[in-house]
Amino acid sequence: MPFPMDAKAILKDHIAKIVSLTDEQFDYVFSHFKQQSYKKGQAIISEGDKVDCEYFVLEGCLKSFYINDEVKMFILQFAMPTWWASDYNALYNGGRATISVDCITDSQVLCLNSADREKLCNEIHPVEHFFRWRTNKGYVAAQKRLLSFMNNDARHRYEELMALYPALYNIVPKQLIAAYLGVSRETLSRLYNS
Amino acid sequence: MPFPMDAKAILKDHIAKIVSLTDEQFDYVFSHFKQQSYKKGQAIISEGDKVDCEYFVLEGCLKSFYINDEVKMFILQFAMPTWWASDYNALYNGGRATISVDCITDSQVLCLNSADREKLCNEIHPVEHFFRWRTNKGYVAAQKRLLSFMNNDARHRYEELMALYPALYNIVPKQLIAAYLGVSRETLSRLYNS
DNA sequence: TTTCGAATGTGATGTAGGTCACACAGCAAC
DNA sequence: GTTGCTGTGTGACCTACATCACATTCGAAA
Repeated sequence: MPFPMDAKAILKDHIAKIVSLTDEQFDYVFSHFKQQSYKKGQAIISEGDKVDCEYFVLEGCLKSFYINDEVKMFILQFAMPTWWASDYNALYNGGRATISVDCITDSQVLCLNSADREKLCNEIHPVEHFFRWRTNKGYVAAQKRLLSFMNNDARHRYEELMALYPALYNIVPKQLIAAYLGVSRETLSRLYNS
Repeated sequence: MPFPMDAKAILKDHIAKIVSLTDEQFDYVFSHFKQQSYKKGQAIISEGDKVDCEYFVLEGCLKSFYINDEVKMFILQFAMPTWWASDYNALYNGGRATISVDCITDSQVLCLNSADREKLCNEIHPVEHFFRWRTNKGYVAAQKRLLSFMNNDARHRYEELMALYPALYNIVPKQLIAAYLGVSRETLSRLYNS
């Protein structure tokens, strides 16, 4: 399958869960997205890049991550189909990327330019509503994860993650799961062998 | 000073930094806010409450926090003037509060009902834009804090916090700063005595 | 002024998880 | 096949921080 069944239908479905657009409106919105394929391991946003798009995942799996001075990686998010990813700080504040995004598996995405997003939000009120909803969801999720970090130990966070996204276990190397949980791969390995 | 100089002017200013509203529009928006005073230590949202408002701080300082089974407190946010606070998860998903909000000092706030917020967002496009912007800012901040948790030790996070909000040091008991940093009060105490 | 409670400091000790080291997979390219 | 590279397990340590216990300071109430 060279392409996901139907990029347009997937996005339409996703948006329709939150707001109602007429077919004309949606066609117009969709015309601003650009479909792209990436190979496993390929970078979408690298540290230092100018960031001007956000990415809607159609197929595959992305990660957004930060690498510190000791070259240690921390994963902010795994992005599965119908999730969005970007360096939102750079995207909104116009700076260079500090967060990188790349492909864990071969992936299909739709890119939306930031200027276009703002234009669409401006022109079509429900689109702005959609993006407010989406960002709000991200915000609540980030707060939850923050609390989990303060509250729970590594084993607890591991079990939480597996309960929430059991699919990850098979798709994602454990190294990356460790980088998401904020523990060393050694510790993670010891966690589920006991 | 029984009341902040002018609640209306403060909110107007705050919103005007992001979007332009006509005076009529703003008056209409403002008419949905309810001003309230709280005493130091007073609860605004308690665990288990039905949550239907968010709070804009005019004066004073609030905290939003979570208390776990071992009765240990974790602080999500200190809300200073012109900041917003609530249990956004409960507010948007209609559940009961798991996050509490109370007053660190005597405070003046403006309350906005969630139904009213949605109504205003619907009726006045720029208002929706404002709230998207605000939520986005919160989202980016939460992600930054997450990274800081994964990346930095307690001392680093402490210095980060003090650099960002030096005012906190004088206003807020160190216990609470510890609860924000996610360390014990003892550890925090040892941090800055060395 | 005294008294009481809350907030803070400080020592002794325990532990989760980090780091380093090395071994052993599995898979891709040749 | 063999060479590598990337992922994973496992042991021996080490360190940051938690916890418990008790001392001290400070502010508000009496």
